[in-house]
Amino acid sequence: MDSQFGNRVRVLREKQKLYLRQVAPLLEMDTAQLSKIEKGQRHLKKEQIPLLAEILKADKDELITLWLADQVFDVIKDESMADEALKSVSRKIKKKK
Amino acid sequence: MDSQFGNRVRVLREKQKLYLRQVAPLLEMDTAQLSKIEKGQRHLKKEQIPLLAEILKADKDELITLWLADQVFDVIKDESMADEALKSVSRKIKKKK
DNA sequence: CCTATATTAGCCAATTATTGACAAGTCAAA
DNA sequence: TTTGACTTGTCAATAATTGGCTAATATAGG
Repeated sequence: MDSQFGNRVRVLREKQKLYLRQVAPLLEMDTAQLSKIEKGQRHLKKEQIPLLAEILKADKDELITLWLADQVFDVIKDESMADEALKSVSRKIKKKK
Repeated sequence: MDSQFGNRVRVLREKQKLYLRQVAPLLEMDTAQLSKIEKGQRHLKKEQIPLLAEILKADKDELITLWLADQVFDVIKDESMADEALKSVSRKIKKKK
């Protein structure tokens, strides 16, 4: 229960001296939800990342990367074949390019 | 709509000269479902992989790896930050070991 | 101690996604 | 043109996720 994305968002938000109460409505959610997102208990919708990046004056691609990493991690954590699987996917996407 | 796992299962099943009709009931599903799984249109439940490996006299870890790779691929396909995200996850799981 | 503000936890209904089951379809071989 | 293997489509049932609310906790200042 802890996410790279959420941790980063919290840091960025605090750097901007913004409260949950200020940011949440901009994302059309309540503070409880945003709190959970920062704590990794809920996922932000992918489509909302660009808006959040803008609000936090952060790099969109960085946030997308962390968001994806969390999703991937959810799949392979606790799996003994995790590393093999990641390698397999890396190979596959490299071929596509 | 095409999966490494499904493709491999089909190859293994044919190598064993088994029909969908023979394998499906062992997994408690109908042939239509298994067909879709082999074509990557549905996912097999993770818990069923060991049984399937046994049925097909295949290596369980190989099937798990392919199954995980498909799940991961679903997350990062079409994402420009895919490669970065995979690297980030690799780093993270390496630290845990 | 009291009050105010920020954050978090818990709950449950509503929404969304996935699955199971079946019927009808294609295709190839005989 | 019948049979067997596989595929496709549909849809209700089930499961997972989310939204929204309320109450709890934590911290700081009077």
